Amino acid sequence: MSKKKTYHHGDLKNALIKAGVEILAKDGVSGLSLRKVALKAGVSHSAPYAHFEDKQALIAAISTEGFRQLYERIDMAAKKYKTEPSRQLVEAAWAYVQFAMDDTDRFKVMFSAVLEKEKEYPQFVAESQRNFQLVKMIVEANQAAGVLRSGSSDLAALSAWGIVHGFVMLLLEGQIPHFILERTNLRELLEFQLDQITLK
Amino acid sequence: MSKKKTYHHGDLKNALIKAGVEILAKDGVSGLSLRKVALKAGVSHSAPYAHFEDKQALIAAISTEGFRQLYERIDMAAKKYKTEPSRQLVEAAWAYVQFAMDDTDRFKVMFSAVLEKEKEYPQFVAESQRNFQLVKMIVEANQAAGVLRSGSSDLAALSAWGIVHGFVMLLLEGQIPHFILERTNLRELLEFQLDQITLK
DNA sequence: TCTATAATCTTGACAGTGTCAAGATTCAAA
DNA sequence: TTTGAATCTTGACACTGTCAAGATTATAGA
Repeated sequence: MSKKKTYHHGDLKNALIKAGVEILAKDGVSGLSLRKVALKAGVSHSAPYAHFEDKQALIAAISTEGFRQLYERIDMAAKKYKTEPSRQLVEAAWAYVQFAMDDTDRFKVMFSAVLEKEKEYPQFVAESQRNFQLVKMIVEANQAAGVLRSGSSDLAALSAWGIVHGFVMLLLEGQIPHFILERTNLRELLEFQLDQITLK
Repeated sequence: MSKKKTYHHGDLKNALIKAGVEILAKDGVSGLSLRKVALKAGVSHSAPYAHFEDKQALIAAISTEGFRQLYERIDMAAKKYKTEPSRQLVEAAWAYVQFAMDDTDRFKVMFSAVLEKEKEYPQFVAESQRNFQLVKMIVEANQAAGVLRSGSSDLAALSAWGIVHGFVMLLLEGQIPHFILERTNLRELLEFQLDQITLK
């Protein structure tokens, strides 16, 4: 891990992604600039263009990395409770919520901005599909256990993801009425959400 | 409606909001600049500062106006089907989806960016609370009709909003797998989502 | 009506931004 | 060892949000 000051950085691409993640956490979405990222990586302001076509491409890479970590978190929770589908569902969702709370700005970036150019970033698409597959597996286990309604697991997975994602989004954007948050803690709120789609 | 070219604009504040909405629709979120808005309103680049503290304040105003229109749309649908709670729920949700599809960028702005400074824009808060109350009323009608689970209507309203909002967000961000979209149309997808929380 | 104060708008400037072109430096293959 | 490709720097450009100073107009008090 010795950083010699050579002309060629050696692993600039990853260093830029890492610097971007850090700046995102410290200065938020609006504070994320290519120049700051370059500076933090110890490189001149237009060095990033050797590795990323434009700012969007860097953001896509940061998002892709975010999906990779999100997958890890959900997968860990899912594996821990793989013998109890119902609990598994709640814990996986809870991992999702916690990821969003821990890394709010990155979470926001992952679900915004890039989007329409989606197709231009195949890695991003692949990684988010991988997440969907994971959700689908958890949902299928719950369908088999009679916890969730049977039927198309694709659509059921979409529902489950949607209800959790919607909850998180409203939470992050401050759209959940304050009196609700004061009265009920997050974990309970999440469980209440999931109860709505759960066959008791 | 005759626009004399006086030094004082007369109604610049509203003109700026309107120009902002138009630019948002044409150039997207990243194309929305204060200077472009000012130019479109036929005024110098720093005239907006007489009416808005900064860019965030303009965005807050645009969002507030957006919530006002969203309310109108949902309310119209709700009134039309007020004798059939179940149908009312679907149509209100459908109005929500359509608003997001018709005015994607504004919808995104409404649910992003501003947020943490929420408290600094009381009109914005008031308008979004008004929307929540509307959702709550619809949900209560559905609870009374046995369409939705009984229990805290606040939390039930949050669930309903969350599931629809999550669906829309995933849709807008291109996070819904393509094969699903190709196979099932939007209206059906939405109804499937709502079926998940509906007592058949 | 006249006047002073406030509101509104313009002009000019500043630092920061994304991006590109030209050139310097280094790596890697022939 | 040479040469072309990859990487990085330097310098420039137009555009951005924001502020300060001044011009213009509205408004309220005498």
